[in-house]
Amino acid sequence: MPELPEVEITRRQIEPLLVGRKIRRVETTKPSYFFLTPPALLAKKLVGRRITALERLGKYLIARLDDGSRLLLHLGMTGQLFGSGVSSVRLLSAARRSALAPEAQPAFEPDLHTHLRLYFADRGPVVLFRDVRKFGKCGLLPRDGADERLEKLGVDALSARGEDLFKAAALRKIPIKTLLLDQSVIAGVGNIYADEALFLAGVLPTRPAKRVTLPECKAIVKAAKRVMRRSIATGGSSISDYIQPDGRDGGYQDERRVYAREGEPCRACRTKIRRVVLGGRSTHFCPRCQP
DNA sequence: ACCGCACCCTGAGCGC
DNA sequence: TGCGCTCAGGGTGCGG
Repeated sequence: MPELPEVEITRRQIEPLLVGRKIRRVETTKPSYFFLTPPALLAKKLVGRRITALERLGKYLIARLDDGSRLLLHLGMTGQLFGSGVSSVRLLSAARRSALAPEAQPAFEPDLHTHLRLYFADRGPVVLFRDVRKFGKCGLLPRDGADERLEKLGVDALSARGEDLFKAAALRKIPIKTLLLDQSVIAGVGNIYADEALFLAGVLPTRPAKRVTLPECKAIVKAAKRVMRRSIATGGSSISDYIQPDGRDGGYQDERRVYAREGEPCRACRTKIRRVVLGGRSTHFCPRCQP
């Protein structure tokens, strides 16, 4: 679910709930493919540590700990990171939602999808990491330990240049959209913002990467930064699961130009938006604005 | 090296 | 009501 804008908003809002605080207790669900570090070991290593910083690299969050180790977090498709006490219907199953009185806003109670709970020495707000599909990741990187996931990330999308994309595009016949999703080229771009950026740049997503010119690559990267900055400003895209850590919905879903708008009129020319599948991902474009 | 595809997992929404 | 199917903001690992 979350792409760079959603992860950056999460970073900004969770930072004050983490940085400077000392972990008193850790609760997890049972071992699963969500945990890069076995949860019992993770809990043992985290207790007593103080968090000194929260950084973002592409779609990864990295919490620095006072012993030099780092807690690596990835939200995957359905990950939600928030403080205790928030309430949102997006934290409830459809069954629980419909059973609820329209006005009711009960505070979230940790459920079977809440894989990580951090309790702090100051007895203040608890930090919760919930992830229904478990495509998210949670693991501890030892002090001085490199991580190949982070090592192979390309330049962060917010500081990327057109040349970065153009260089990677050389000799590649994959669709430009697929290349945009490659985190080892530009980190942070996901399915929504790739489609939105290509629309704004006027480039057809199916075009073979090697046939995209440098000026077009510059336009694509510029457009990607523009939609992402705008998304951050509006709180991100709340389409199915994403909420801001404070429980509020984002607002960027209302500004989408092509993503998940198949059959609806293009906001620029009224042509019907089309959908194709590229690299196994839904891809949306306007056949007239993106020739 | 590159490319396409299956797979990891759970739930919502649809047609019948 | 219920079943079976498709789809979903991501990433990895496998064959050809």
